Order: sequence, then structure tokens, then C-alpha cells
Amino acid sequence: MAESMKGLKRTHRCTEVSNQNIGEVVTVMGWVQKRRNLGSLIFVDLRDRSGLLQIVFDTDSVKEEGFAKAETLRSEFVIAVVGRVEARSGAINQAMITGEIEIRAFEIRILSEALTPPFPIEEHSQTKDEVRLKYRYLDLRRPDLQRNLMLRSQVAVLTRSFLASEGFLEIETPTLCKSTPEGARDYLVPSRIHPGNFYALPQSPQIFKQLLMCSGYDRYFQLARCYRDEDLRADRQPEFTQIDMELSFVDMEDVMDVNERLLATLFREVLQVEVSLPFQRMSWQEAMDRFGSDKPDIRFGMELKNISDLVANCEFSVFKSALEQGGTVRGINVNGQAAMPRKKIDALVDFAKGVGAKGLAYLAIDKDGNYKSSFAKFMTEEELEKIITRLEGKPGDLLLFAADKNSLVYTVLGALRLEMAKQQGLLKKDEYKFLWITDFPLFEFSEEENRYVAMHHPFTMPMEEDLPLLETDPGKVRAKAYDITLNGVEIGGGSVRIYQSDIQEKMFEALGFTKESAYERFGFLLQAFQYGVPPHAGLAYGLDRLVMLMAQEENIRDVIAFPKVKDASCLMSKAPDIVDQKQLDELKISIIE
RNA sequence: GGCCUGGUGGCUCAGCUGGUUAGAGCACCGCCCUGUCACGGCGGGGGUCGUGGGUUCGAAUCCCAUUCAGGUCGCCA
Repeated sequence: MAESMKGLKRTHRCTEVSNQNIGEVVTVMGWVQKRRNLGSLIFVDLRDRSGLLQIVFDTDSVKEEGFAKAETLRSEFVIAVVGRVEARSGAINQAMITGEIEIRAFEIRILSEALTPPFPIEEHSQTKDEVRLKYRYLDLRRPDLQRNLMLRSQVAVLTRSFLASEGFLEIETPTLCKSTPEGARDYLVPSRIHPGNFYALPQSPQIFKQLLMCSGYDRYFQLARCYRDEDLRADRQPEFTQIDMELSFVDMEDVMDVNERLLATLFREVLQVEVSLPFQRMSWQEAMDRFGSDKPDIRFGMELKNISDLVANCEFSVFKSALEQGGTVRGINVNGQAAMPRKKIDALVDFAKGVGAKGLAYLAIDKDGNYKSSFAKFMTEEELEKIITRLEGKPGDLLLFAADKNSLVYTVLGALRLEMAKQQGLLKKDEYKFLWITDFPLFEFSEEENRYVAMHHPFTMPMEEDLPLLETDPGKVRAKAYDITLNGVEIGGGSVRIYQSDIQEKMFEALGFTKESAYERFGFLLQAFQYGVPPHAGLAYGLDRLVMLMAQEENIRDVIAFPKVKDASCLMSKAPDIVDQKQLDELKISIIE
């Protein structure tokens, strides 16, 4: 039977009570984590978002009536307890923040009874996601998720205060927008007033924040909810939050500077981690060549080495044909893994095939300097020696090689490098390596659409010295774009924007837009820019990913209160769902089966 | 859309190459217990083995289909 809390006021959260309070009468409220009934003595661990506190019930203090109530307590009952803080007369519990004290109850009220939860409310849950997400409101009671969401809140609050102190204004932009079908798929929202017309939910506030610059709000930020109708991953949700910002009268350096200081502040205040400034920087080309990735994890080495020149004339047909078709041959050195059993090497070959490789060549150098290799027999001793020297191979090392078109070689070895580091435990979660990636290509060629598409977005400024290439060789143009990466994860990205209409027109031309189609989509932006636009640049973080790394979680769902599952549905609320025919009629929408 | 992994009491799992009545730990329920904190003791309840079909004398186990969840490739300006 639920009782009222009338006349009671919570004085402390559970772990706010300490041995400073011994002798005081306090009122605590929370959930029953655990009850231990010893007959005429009952212990209850009370839980709230701060942690646990032990309550003792005995008939002397809480009287017969209160004791009878305490006997009925079960997991997850919500109770209020008035009692005196005492030093524990039993053993101290070292594992508990409040392990030296307990509350001897005078009064107990059962504010709410509870069904037995379908899974244990505890840290480091072993319960499968399916069940946790169906009962997300219970899952969110678990201490690890509570810690994550509190950390997330801290990041949001600190970000606001830091950016405000740097002269940024927090301005909201619409979430019912015009669809601009470039890039990810839009979530569409039908319009009742304009049947057959649709809004799109924003993939980012990109155009609006550029307009704000045009309007003179020279430093803007927003914690913006964004939507992309694409398939999910461990680090990707269909709706997510960006820390979005844009600055006027700045260049790349200014944006990077303020963001390095923002990140340093967050890591210092939230994690007590000092990161050294400025962050390391690397061009996109260097990142690809050395790490096979545009978001390299630089917590460990195992860098890629190009051996194309050394095998140009070799007899190994796999290498030879890759080179003949314009590809490359590159390798990595997995230190000390020469003794890897054949089965594990085969598993690596399968792994490589899984990311698109046709195969994987290996060369193990055993302790005595003998080779065990899938291709050594096709090579001369001289060629082998040169390869080993290039990869700095020593006895005991395992060298892995991929040969294919260049982009695939990067992908395969980049993935393999990470996999090997994972297997060898080289990735320490409490080590934070920030890295700026710069000098991105402005365009990448889309095989599917048979044209160049913007690697970042169509408003990204080309590097001045590459401007002449826009018309002659778009693939070579580099962008004034920058990504900020942390431990192999892209946590944010941005660019200097085009504010000159002649460059913007050339950009659209290179992308294959006609003037008409460009105006159809982005006319209001182009028009706005005719009325006086400042040079501007910006950056946006994936807040969820950033918090995921700070919380040392492997899955973005663990830092989002109510996430979606792989097929973008919500297991708890069952969204998306069919709607009433009446709603469809109003929207003039019919469903084709 | 492709590939990989998994689905067995509320939770986590075992159940080998098909063979009595499908097990364990935790949780749950009842009784006992004054210093527990993974409390302890005694007793108890709870399963259409994801779903559908097939093979077989016999299926949790083998086959096919399907569904749900996770990971990943494609996709994510």
C-alpha cells in the first residue's frame, strides 16, 4: 500500500550522508537495492542516483509497526526513511562509499511498491540488450548508466559555460526543414496544410548556422538534435546530438584553437585528465599512408609501409597484377607474433576478406630468422631482405601484406592494424590521443553516381593554392576542412566555408549541378550571401561519441537515455508504428502495400 | 541488401556425435535466524527449448524457412 510522503522532506541523497553527520537525524528516500532479513534485525541497502546507503531496522528504534513494514520490503520498493546516522557497530564495508555509517530508522514509509524487476538492477549488467532496452526505465536505474548520463550532463553544461565565456551565443534552429537530398537520407515529415509536401528533419543545422553568420551573430553554438535515415552501428544512431558551432571573421587556426581549449576544459573538469595543447596534426594523405585511415588511432604504431617499388619486378603474381592494375602493395609489422598458429593466421585472412580484400600475404620471421610465408618462394632473397628492412622486421615478427587498388589496401591494412592492436591489448581506454586531420580532398569520386561528390559538404572552401585545379583536376583539390579524432574515432569535423559566389558556382559546377538545380536547393543561402557575408568557419562534434569515449563505453547506446535498436525502432515504446487512418486521411497519405 | 554470432524458467548459461521425467547458479515464494553487506539454514514453485515446417520409431539437438537481437560490409554530403 503506497503511503504519502506528506510531512517529510528529503535531507540528503544516499552518499551525501557521511561520518560528518553521525548523530544527526536525516531523511533519505530511494529504491530498495537489497534487503537482508536476519529475523529481528533487517538491513536494507537504499539506492538513489548518488549511490548506496545502509539502513538498519530493529524493533526498539522503529517500533513493531515500522518493523512489520520493513519485513515486507522487496527489491525496487520506493521508501522514505527517517533515522539517526550512526557509525557502524558491525564491520565497516570498504567497498561502499558510505561503508562506515548506517541509518538507524525511526520511521519508514513505503512510497511505492514494485514488481520484481525482469533483470537485476546492478552494475556491469550481463543482461542482453534486447531485454534492457525493452525495460529501459529500469536499465537506466543501473549505476553505470546513471554515471554515463550524469557525465553527459556535465559535458553539456560545461560546453555551454565555456562557449558562452568565449562569446558564443546559443541559438536554436528549426527541426522542420527543407529536404536537401545530398548526402544521407532525410527523415520526412508530411505537411497537413500542404498535402503532398514534406519537411525534412535536419541532418545538421549547417545552412541555418551559415545564415546566422550572414546575419551577424558572429559566434553561434547549439546542442543540436540531428537525424539521418541510415543504418545503425555501434557508434551510430538515427537521431543524435551535435555540439554545433560557427564563427565569423576567422580562419582554420581560430576554430582549432577554441576547440582545443574546449576539449582540454572538458577533459580536465570531467575526467581530471590534462591533455597537452596544441593537438597533433596530420594531413589526410599522411594519415592514409601511415595508418590506412582518415581517423587513425595513434595510441600505437604498427604503421603501414609501401613496398610497391620493391616488388615491382617480383614473380609473385598477386603483387604483380595489383601493381599492373594501378594498385599498391603495402604491409604492416605485427611485432612478436611470428609464432601465431596457422589457424589464427587463417582467421586473419578471413578478417581481411571480410573488409573486402581478396587475400592476405604473410611472412613470419621465426626466432632463428627462418621464414614461414605464403609468398616467399616467389621472391628472391634480395627482394625479401629489402621488404623486411622496409618493415623493420626482426626475428619474431609477423609481417602482413595487402595488394590491391590503393583505397582497398588502406582499408584492409587499416582494419587489420586495429584488429591486431585489439587482440594484443594495445588499446588503453584511459589514454586519450587527440589528432587533427587536415587537408582533406574536397571531392571524392562516386562510382555509383559516376560524378564527384563533396567529401564534406558543398560549402567547403577549397585551399587557395588548389583553386585553379577546380576546373582541370577536381580530384586533386584539397579542402579547408578538418576533423578532430580521438583514439581512432572521429568526434567532430568542420571546415572553412565558401563565402564568395564565384567560388561557390565553380564548386557546384564541379559537383555537376546546374545553376538552376543549385538555386532550387540552396537558393536562399546563395541569395543571402549576396547581401554581405563575413568569412566564416565552423565545427560540429558528435556529442554522443565524445561522451562514449569519455565514459569508456564501446556502444553509443550506453550514453543515450532512450536509444534505438539496429533497425531504428524503439523496443520500449514500439516506435515507429502504424497510425490511425484518420491521421493519414488528414495528411492525404495512402499506403501502398 | 550481403556476411557473421546468438535466441533453452524472470536473468545468465550448460545440455557432446538425436534416446527415460530438460539441468545449474542467481532471482522469486514460504518458514527459521540480532550485525548482515554475494548474509545463512530448511522447504517450494516456475520451461509449448524464438516461431513454422520437414527428416526420424524418437528432435532443445539434424535440415529448410522465418522472426527477433547484436556485430560488420554496403550506406552514413
